[in-house]
Amino acid sequence: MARTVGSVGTKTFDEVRKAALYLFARHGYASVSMRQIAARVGVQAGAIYNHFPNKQALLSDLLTQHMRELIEACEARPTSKLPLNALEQFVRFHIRYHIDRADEVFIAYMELRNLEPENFREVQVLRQRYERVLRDILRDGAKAGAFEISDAPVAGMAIIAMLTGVNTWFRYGGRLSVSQIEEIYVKMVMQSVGVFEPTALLGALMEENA
Amino acid sequence: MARTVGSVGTKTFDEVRKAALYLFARHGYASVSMRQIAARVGVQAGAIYNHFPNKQALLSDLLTQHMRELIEACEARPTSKLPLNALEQFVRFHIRYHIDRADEVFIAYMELRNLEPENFREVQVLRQRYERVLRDILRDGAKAGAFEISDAPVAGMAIIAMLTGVNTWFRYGGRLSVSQIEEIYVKMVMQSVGVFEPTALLGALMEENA
DNA sequence: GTCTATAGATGGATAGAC
DNA sequence: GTCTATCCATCTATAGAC
Repeated sequence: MARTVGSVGTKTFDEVRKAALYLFARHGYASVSMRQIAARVGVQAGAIYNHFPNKQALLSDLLTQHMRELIEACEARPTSKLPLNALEQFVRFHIRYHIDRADEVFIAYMELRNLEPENFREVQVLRQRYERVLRDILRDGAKAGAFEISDAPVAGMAIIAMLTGVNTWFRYGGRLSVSQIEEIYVKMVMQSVGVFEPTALLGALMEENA
Repeated sequence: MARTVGSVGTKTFDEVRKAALYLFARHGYASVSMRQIAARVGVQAGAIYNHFPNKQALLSDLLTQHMRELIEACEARPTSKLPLNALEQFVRFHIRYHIDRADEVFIAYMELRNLEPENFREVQVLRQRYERVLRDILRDGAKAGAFEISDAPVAGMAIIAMLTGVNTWFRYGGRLSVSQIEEIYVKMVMQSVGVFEPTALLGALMEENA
């Protein structure tokens, strides 16, 4: 879908993608002009049309490519057969990836509205494929009695939203390192599905009897 | 800030807000023209300028007004002194409110980028005031030993993100009622901070010893 | 307070030279 | 493959009649 004309692996092609990613993430697709993107690359606006047929195709390429890479990386993550460990591995992967690819993740959520129907559907299919990975872990874990959850689909959406939220507040150089943040989220997610360390028990029981 | 000219409580003023809210939520601020808003109200574009000085003021009014009403409603919610109950009450309030005001919530997150610096700051201050309510509940609860959390600020952001996420997938007429969804989120949030029902314990211990 | 009409700017996209 | 030049649509915002 991406390389439309005779431009395969051109330097400009990649630079246009990168500039568009940067600008879309900061100002939004609709607020960014082709001239701005071109200026950031150092070419004239007309030159972009040698690599993308129009602005919409540029956005669509960014989003579908992002989803494909996310799924590919997800499938390459370490996985355990034990639901408890599989969930922890998923959480670590998701947090890391969503911190590493902040701009891609951001526009993949914010710019869905600006995709034309066909492009929208393509991204949605990929997104659902990704979300299904977590839902299956939850379903299998619940069936095996490893998790205490009321509803696997909702739990999946809730966990994804919780984790992806890191994208909105995390900045490098803040109070916490990426590793620390990862640990905090792992613990919260595990607890949210009913997996906890013994120490957690005491406080709750004390509260219960207060 | 809102009523700029001599228009206090005009019918058109409210209808313009309503139309803009609807259109911004569906297509995005930058993609919606003053003409479209006017057409939805049934007036000409120029008429909008009798109520708002420009498009930016219209967006800003929608977002700050939403944040003010959110905070007002939040302060009017039932509250317990017991951290465990206070958290549950906050969760119920947040879920209900974010389902009831789906469009307002949506643009309050999506259109922040399109606010000019001063308007952006105003909304951010209000948002932080709201988020602080949850953070204080978590901090107090952790201090009292009611919650098992590693970091109150991150836990707060994680919970807010988890709950607000309902906005992206919930549709009336779906598989679950609002009440059912509320219960699922209450349970997940309580568990995420280490508060759980006894039954949850067994599964985890079994998994631990598997 | 709303209308019509329009100024003035900027947008996406194309044509044709090099 | 990039440039310059430009078409044409559309946008925000204003002016002045009613």
